[in-house]
Formats: sequence, structure tokens, C-alpha cells
Amino acid sequence: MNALQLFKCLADDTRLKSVVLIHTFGEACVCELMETLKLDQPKTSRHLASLRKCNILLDERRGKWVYYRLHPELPEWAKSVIASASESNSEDFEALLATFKQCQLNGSDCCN
Amino acid sequence: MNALQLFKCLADDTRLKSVVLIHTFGEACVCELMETLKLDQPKTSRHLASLRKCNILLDERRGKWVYYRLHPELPEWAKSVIASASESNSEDFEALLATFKQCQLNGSDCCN
DNA sequence: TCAAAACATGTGAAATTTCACATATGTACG
DNA sequence: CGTACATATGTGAAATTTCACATGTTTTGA
Repeated sequence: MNALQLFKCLADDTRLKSVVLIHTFGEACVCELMETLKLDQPKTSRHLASLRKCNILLDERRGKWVYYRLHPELPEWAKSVIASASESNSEDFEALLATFKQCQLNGSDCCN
Repeated sequence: MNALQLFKCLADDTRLKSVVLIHTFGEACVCELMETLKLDQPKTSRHLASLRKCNILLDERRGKWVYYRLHPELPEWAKSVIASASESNSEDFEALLATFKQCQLNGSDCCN
């Protein structure tokens, strides 16, 4: 994992938003990301796969669902990059975090 | 300047190395970057132009030479992203910084 | 005023990335 | 078993990015 590889991974809207959500909330399952980002299933899954293959995310299956979290062995500098980006506080991100919370609290019928 | 735009800019080997060098040394002129990165002139210039257009770098002409530095109004989170990447301490970057120092000290006949 | 040096940009081809659609895999539950 | 749900991946087309080569602009200095 070098800096170039990390930046290439974060240089896509879907992947960046996924990483910011997962960084903020600790973990997320695929269906939550699909719903929050309003994406179809293959697209969501494929972007998560590329983050997994770079060792930025780690996946864990629990029953029918797969949960993603930041890779525990992510180097400090990489965690710091992700944290700084999350703190950029764009309106875009704010809205995203709010939508994700709604998706978890209110009864979206995803991963129950 | 949002996070996605910054990451797209840093998701290229030439641009990332240029930004790391400029962050580390404060400034660099085009000919120094060409020599350090072993790139031809149009390629170097074009990548610097894209960093300039995103307001990541600022250019300043001094006589025949153009010097680039980090844009003074770069938001804190963006500076932090660049600093973290620079601290990733890859062998790649180490070699780069050494080459740049040689280029400044020894008599390369660039920008004198 | 001319030539050379340093840098920037126009342009189309080549390489890379992303996408949509179909299909495959894994799990729970009747 | 068989079916439904959740997720992953194969594949070729479309979109985006990068590249090389030619040419344009600005400055210096004779």
C-alpha cells in the first residue's frame, strides 16, 4: 500500500463516499451503502472489491450480509489521509452522513 | 476544492511526486522537477498546469523561470492530506528527495 | 531586432477506468 | 431440496485520462 495506490482508490466518487461513511460509522454493510449512495448492486460491490483488494477495507460476512470496515492494519499515514478528507466538511458529505443515519434508524428494510 | 478533486489530482505518479517535492522543499521550478523526475518538458508542464487549475499549486515567474509552491489558501484538511502522504516514507519518495537535493547543490545547469 | 532558453498548450492516438447487463456464488429458511 | 435474498464477478462498450509530438508565448541578452 503506497500513497499513489491510496489516492487512486480515493479518486472516485463512489469509493471516496464509501470510505468516508465507513470511517465515520465504523462499519457498513453493502445494502446500507447501496441505499445511502443510491447505487445499483453490482456497481457498489465492484467498488468495494477494489478497496478490499488494496487492503483499505476488510470484509466480514455475517449471515446473508457482508460488512466492511477500515482494514485494521492500515498504516497511520493512510488513516490520517482518510480522517483529513472526512473533515473537509463538504455539504456533500454532511448530507451523506445524515442519509446513512436515517437508513440505520428508520425502518429501511435493509439488513434486519 | 473538494476532497474528490484533490484525490484525483494526487492519483497520478508525476503529480503526486511533484506535490511531495514542493511540499518538502517549499518550492521548485519546472526545470528542477523535469530533472528530478526525468520527464520531458511538455509532460511536466501539463501536470503542473492541472495542479495549478485546481488551486493546489501557485505559480510565480522569476525571469526565465517559473516556480511552483503550495497554494497559500489551501484548506487545512488538504495540507494535512499532503503532509500525511509525504510522511508515508516510501523508498520511492526517499530517493526522490535525495535526487532533488543533488540537483540543487551540485552543478546541474538548471535555473542558475 | 533576433535568437535562444524556459515554459505552456493544441491535438489526436493510446492506455486506463468506469459502466451496464448478465450471470455466478453463498446463505437462510420453508 | 428448492427458492429467495444478498453479494460478487465476467465481459465488452463507453467515458475519461494520459501521452507524444508539434507549435505558441514570454523573457533574456547579444
